[in-house]
Amino acid sequence: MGNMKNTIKTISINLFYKTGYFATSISDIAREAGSQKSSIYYHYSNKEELLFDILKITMVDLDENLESQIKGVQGAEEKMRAAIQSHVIFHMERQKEVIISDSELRGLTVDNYKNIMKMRDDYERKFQSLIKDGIEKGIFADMDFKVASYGIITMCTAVSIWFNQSGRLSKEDVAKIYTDFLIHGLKG
Amino acid sequence: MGNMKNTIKTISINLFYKTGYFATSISDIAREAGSQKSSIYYHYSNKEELLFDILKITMVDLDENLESQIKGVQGAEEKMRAAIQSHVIFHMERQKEVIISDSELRGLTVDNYKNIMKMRDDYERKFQSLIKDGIEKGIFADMDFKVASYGIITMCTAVSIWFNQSGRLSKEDVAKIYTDFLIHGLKG
DNA sequence: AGTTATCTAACGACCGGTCGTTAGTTGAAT
DNA sequence: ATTCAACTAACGACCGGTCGTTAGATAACT
Repeated sequence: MGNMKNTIKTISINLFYKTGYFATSISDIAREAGSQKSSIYYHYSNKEELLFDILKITMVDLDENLESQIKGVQGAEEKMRAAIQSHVIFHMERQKEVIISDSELRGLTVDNYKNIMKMRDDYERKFQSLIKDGIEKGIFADMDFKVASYGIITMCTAVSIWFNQSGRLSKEDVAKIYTDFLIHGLKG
Repeated sequence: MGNMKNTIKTISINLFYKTGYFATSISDIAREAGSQKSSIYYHYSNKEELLFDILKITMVDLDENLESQIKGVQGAEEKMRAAIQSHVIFHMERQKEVIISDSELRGLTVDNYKNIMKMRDDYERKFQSLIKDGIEKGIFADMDFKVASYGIITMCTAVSIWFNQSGRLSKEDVAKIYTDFLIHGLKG
């Protein structure tokens, strides 16, 4: 199994999270991996590919997580609750990767950037159609569903910044508070 | 007046916003300013001081903005509305600076970092006491006021990312949508 | 033997920052 | 009023160091 490749990826996630993509050198990664920096180029053809790999897997997992959590849930409000909860919990469980995803997009060249942005847009549109559906069914108040989606997603994404794994509140506590708060906002 | 110093700052804001702090070199700034990079060191003793200057002024302005907007407003709900509106509009008017403030803190050494974080904490605490006040007066639902403050602030901060000056909605439109949505969330 | 994985060594480019120097301006002493 | 020293603002050359990346040799496994 590609053990070294996985080591490199895990170390990179930690370093990119702690220090940032640009401030992390290939030498830094190699040092932590206990290898020479040239060895990294056997597994990844360049630094950007390493970043892209992290970002892409994170987005795929985030999307799969959403799909699996809302599948089979009945009712516009309940579906929205499931979506919010899935997003919030994912952002508490995968803090490092989602923070990298939000702050290191500048490290990507045009094609890779477009690739990630397309995945983001698709994901965002799923939230928008849930909101739209709730409005049409009269469960949510009439409002600009795009702005509502931006507000909800950005608020839920930011739990990755402030949530503390060993803090006062559990992931489920936070998810409950956020879900209730946002559903009230949507119902108006 | 220090015209060149101001030019350097304005150019830096644009470059840090567009390309990021680490990816922007002193040479880049000098080129855009039409000077030599060594000349920049007459006005700023190093690259970090330039970043710190931008971040500090932004935080001071943000805080002054909040204070002036809630001063004299009566009632917990109305005070909260004023606070949200002031935060949201500031983040639409000063998009570049607040995005730098949110993404380039890693460029600071410990002392400067602590300095900015203290200002952030103080600012955050003002929101928390407004929420606490509303809960105690029975105007807002009983909830974790700290989590509520994180949610509200992060959601409102993120308008800087998606808001488009020449888009469909005016700053006032967005502020109204956000304020109504969040007040409903708080009232529960 | 051949493939896979890692090593050593080096490359050119660029980085933030320093150096000594030079005009132009200011302001006090002569 | 003239001199002259101090200050402001900027110049261009240059430094040591680090960066991402490549080439070629070598070791380890199958």
